[in-house]
Amino acid sequence: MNTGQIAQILDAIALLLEFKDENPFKIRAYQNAARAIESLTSDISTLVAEKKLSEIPGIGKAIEEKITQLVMTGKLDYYEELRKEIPEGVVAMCEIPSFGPKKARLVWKELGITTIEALRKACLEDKLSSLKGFGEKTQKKILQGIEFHQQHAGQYLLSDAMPVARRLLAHLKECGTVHRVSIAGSLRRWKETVKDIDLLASATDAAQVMDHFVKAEGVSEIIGRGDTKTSVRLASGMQVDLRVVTEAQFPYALAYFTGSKEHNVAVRQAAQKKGLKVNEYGIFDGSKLIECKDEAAFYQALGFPYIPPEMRENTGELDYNAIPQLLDFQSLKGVFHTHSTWSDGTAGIEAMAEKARSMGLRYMGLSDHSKAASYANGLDETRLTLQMKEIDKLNKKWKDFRILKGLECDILPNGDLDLTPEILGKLEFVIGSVHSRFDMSEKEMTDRVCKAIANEHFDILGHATGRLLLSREGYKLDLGRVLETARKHRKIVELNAYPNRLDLDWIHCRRAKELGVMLSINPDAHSTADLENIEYGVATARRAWLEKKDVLNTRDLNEVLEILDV
DNA sequence: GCCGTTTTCGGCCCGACTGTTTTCAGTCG
Repeated sequence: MNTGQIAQILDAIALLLEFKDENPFKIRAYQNAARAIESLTSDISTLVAEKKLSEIPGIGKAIEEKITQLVMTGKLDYYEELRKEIPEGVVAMCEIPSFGPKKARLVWKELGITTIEALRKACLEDKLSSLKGFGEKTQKKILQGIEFHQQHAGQYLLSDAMPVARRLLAHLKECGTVHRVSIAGSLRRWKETVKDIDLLASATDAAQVMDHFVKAEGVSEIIGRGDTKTSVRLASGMQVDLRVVTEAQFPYALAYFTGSKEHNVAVRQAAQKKGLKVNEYGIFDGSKLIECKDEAAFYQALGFPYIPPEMRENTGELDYNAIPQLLDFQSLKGVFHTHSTWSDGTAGIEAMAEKARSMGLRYMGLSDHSKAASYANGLDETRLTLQMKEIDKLNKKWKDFRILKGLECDILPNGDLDLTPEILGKLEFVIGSVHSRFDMSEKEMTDRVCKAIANEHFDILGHATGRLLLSREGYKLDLGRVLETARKHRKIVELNAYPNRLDLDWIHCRRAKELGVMLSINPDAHSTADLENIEYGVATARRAWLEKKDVLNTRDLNEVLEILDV
């Protein structure tokens, strides 16, 4: 059992305790413990063996015992007992936005509703209005929430699927008869959410590979098994499809199964014009196979340069004469948008900086929350001044690395920035973000954001739309006007790389590039591990066809300071 | 349930917002 799974169970316990109307601080203790486990860097089984868990802040004797049982046996009696008390479907109702455990318990106890579908029916039949605290608007909101939930059911975040896929890939490589293996499908294109994992392997003995595959850790059910394809479901509910082809077929199959469907259709049409036929088994001139040893040869045979998987969405990649030189992970020289324990981060400034430095980065822009974000322990002018002093002290430590002084400053509902111009003027950069009043009309919200962008102390627009993938729509915003305003004032827009944000999305990042608006790939890191989120930001940037020149933090420190007008 | 101690209990972040009801409960960040 890994730290992520343990954290998930601790969070699940917290939710179940909410159903039971437990002491809110006890609930928070479990949530805090989950966060503490999540951001662990040392090995959990070692900590358990050495009985050192309770030395971690947020974990005491009781939770230490529970984690120990989980690590030793893979099970937790306390959790199993709690789960028996509340039907699974009632717990699942909490996935509906604005519908929490209190409401779920009420409809269960009073109306006997135990599934989301039954809840939907009850709303349509106006059965909830009899309950205390439920009115017409609530029912309407629940229906909207259910619709949103169903649209996204069965989808997973890129960041949840990618580590699983990589683990399965490593497992497949251990099989002796496998030649080549690859992730395929939307996951290989780094789409922000995926509905399953597609894997492709080449081997002489397909049956042997599939036998090996279904024995992988986490496989809970074999959904289907044929000569070339096996589908399994993992304990997490995620579906994984493995296709096995011959070594000679691999390049064609990889192109075919990577998609997108639209890209494939366009490729086949282009081939047809050249008198060629393309399918997952080859490129054919009449009945003659055109041999390709890899995907680069595949595209070359059709008269195209190699097209990176992230670009294969049929948005012009086949018309492009010169495919852009996409940036990659190594292109980044530094990062902006990081948090520390000064606000709601889990690591100190120095630990964050050391981690960034160990990743080969040369600078890190620290930007804790401002005071309006009180829930996140945001900084006021006094604490920010103290923080700047600490940064000055820390910066003496390195010759090859620098922490930049910044702030993730709330954009207040009237478009003003949260702290005084005097203090903002002392910073090296300011990220402006919306964290409140998401319900404004599109015009109001756009006015608010554009006013902030025009502020002389404003540098970077943080998570422009506020969307949370699979859980919340962004607020209403005229992105066209926002990007135009950013262009006019020569301000930067963030590509927030936090995996449930990826905001701006790739489509609007590409639009920003076309408008000449510079982007910055920011991890929005609340822990040292979060710094690695830039991988997802880089992938999204590649989907948006971004090149090094389009991105602020591909530049050396000197150039960055010049752009930021420091 | 954790933590610190004025150490075996009491405090732990709390304001904004919504939809309800007319003073509050639930949800969210």
